[in-house]
Amino acid sequence: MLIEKTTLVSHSFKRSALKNKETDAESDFTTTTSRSCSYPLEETERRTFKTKEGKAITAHQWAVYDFVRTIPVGKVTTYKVVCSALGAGSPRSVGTALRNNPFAPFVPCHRVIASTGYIGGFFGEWNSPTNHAQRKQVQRKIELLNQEGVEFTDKGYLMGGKEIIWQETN
DNA sequence: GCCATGGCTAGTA
DNA sequence: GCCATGGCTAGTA
Repeated sequence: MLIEKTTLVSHSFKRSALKNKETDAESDFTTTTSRSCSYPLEETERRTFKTKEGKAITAHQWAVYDFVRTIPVGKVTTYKVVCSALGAGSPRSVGTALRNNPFAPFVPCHRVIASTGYIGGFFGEWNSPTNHAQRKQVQRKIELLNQEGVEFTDKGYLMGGKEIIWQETN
């Protein structure tokens, strides 16, 4: 079989969050979470893969997803670590790949933060560290990480030591 | 091809 | 400054 079949475990989202009017991205995310997801591993499958918007995924994006998949629960990594580990791309190209991640949360893009320890962005939203106005998606990213035991300050910075930053390739 | 656009970062101040 | 994408031409066939 060319495809790794994976049934995603439903996260226990807070009812209050689900009750609120959901943005498109949010409802997509929720739907994806409760469904099973096929993550193609074979080159041929990957070349023909189309997102539900009909878009293809580039080789670089697949490489980013493969790496991000290996980040364990309870850890995070940074955009910089990802591109260094790949030996290609830039922190920005990693961010671009992740904002379009069609495999969330199987590919746990919420576990990638800025190298300063700042929470960074989520599905196209970005909180400025200098003016930390909470955006809804980013709030959600923090909630997801909290559920995994990773905590952030009220200014949006990672709490705890460097050991929380995942560096390995598996 | 060209050019603008980012979920960034290193290096100043 | 970085560099992969994506939208758009221009130029070929």
